[in-house]
Amino acid sequence: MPGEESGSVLSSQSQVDDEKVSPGVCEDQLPSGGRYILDGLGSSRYFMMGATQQTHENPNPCSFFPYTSQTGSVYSGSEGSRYTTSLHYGSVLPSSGFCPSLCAGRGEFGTGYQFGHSSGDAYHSYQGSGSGIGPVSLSGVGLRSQVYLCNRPLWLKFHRHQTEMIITKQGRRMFPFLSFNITGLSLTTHYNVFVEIVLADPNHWRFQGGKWVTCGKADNNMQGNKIYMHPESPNTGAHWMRQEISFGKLKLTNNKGANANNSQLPNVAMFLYHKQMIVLQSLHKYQPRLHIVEVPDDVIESAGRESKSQIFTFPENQFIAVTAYQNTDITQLKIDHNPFAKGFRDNYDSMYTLTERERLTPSPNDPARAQNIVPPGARFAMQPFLQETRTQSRFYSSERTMTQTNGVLSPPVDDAQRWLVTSVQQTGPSKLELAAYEGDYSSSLLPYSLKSLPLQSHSLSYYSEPALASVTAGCWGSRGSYPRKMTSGLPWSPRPTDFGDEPTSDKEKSRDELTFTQTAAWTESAPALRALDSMEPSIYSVVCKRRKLPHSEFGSDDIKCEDSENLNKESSSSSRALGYYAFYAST
DNA sequence: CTTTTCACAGTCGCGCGGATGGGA
DNA sequence: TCCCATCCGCGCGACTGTGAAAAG
Repeated sequence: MPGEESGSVLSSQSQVDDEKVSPGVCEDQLPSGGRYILDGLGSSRYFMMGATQQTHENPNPCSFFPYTSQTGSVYSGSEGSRYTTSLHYGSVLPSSGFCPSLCAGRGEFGTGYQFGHSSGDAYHSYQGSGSGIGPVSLSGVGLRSQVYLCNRPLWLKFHRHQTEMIITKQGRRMFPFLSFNITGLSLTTHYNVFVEIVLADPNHWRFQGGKWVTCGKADNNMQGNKIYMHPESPNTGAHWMRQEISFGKLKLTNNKGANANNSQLPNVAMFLYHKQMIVLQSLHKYQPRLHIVEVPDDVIESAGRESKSQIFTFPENQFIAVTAYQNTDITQLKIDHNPFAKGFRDNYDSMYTLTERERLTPSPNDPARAQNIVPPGARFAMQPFLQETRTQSRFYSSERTMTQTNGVLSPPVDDAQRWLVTSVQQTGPSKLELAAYEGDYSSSLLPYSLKSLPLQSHSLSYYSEPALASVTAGCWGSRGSYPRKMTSGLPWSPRPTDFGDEPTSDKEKSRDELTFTQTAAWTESAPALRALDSMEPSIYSVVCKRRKLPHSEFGSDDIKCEDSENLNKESSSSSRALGYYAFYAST
């Protein structure tokens, strides 16, 4: 894969780091050889990370808690014994509504938790994540709480190049943002859901020679808020499970005084403050974690009782905080996928001037037209360049065809894809060994099943473009970040699986196609369909990304240009997003 | 030299107000 | 004629990455 090659240097570095820092999968659950195994991205990635069933009663929570520093970094010690813990199932969070100690920062926060895998080496920290299948009793026997990272494929795209997140004084939103689906909660029990961002490793990082390298020790004395409470907290389990939970408005800042005013507020009010920002430090690697904390209905009665809490960690959510992007690959990914950066996308319309007739005919789903997008001997004399970049395509496979794009516009395909899902148990390591880096996108490699879900029609208005609709589904999800235009809930009842011609069974599919397919898991079908119908000609057009470079240098590597194939690949994939899929644990 | 800050241009969604059309 | 609902256009604010300047 060109993309893989282009990112190999960085990836290998990242791989090493991740191996050292944030192993995400139990070693005995995945075979060696899988590139991402060391990257902490094993097959468990579609899952909540490691639900342990332990429910330690901890007389001295602090003794369990690996965060001994005031800063509450995730890594715990000199031996690198553990960094992030995949899932920490605890039951010792003081229960009086939302734990007030949270307001005091991570150090105190942590005291309320215990970690199921607090002992052992770093890999054990993630052991629980390996299966991710184990039922977790959150508020009662038999309940299974599971968390799915909705936009995981997009996260993986960034993770491949080492995700960077801009931090600014006024606060910058994350992109991709965190978006989860939760299942297995008690319908009537109230929960607080919040995200905490903790140091992922004890290093200070710098971008040198085109890759991220460690550079001294992290400053773990950083003060500031590390928690973002979901604005809808607290709420019932039914509410949280109704649809995806997005943290699109979560902002990152390097301004330590960003929440100074908030600190004057009562604790609970502070966490409900919708403009809360998380204070991070530039050039440090962080790991977001999702917390689900049960809120007793009767605070007074339960004052002496313990709250139940869970922490979910997805290694692919790791990122390095920066004040300016270092890796141009990351920049390009952000531009490609973040709708707010649309202005930086150079598409066909801006690159070339087409006559109206050229623009309007043939129709967007006409293959002939699509083939005309990049005329031979393209203007700008870019043909050689296009060819070159096609082979170098970092993000997309070059194998996709226009017919796919067209095909998916046809209703029968839509219907078929709407029910994409397979329920294939992992048969053995050999299959995994065959899986390349993203091969585990294939559901056939997952130890759990995929099931379709009823279509959702809540807004994804930021993604009118079908490609974006697919790629970023879940990014600008329905909840939190942008107003929901549909209030009806998402029934989580599983639907019968009817598997059509699905990509998971097509070994010829590129990994990115699979990526998109998986992205589709949380895509809203209706908007995507509409978008396809009203697809602008430009969506089929060449996308050339110029990078700080005079025209005289056209053709150099400084210009990243992706042809219509790639773009339509996205469109095609987006069409696959017409289905609304869910992953669920096989039991 | 590296990192951070800031102004900038571009895109988008939202909200407001005016225009329009239908019904009482 | 009046009232109400809907549609449309415009302005504003939020948000983005860029690139130069400032800071360390």
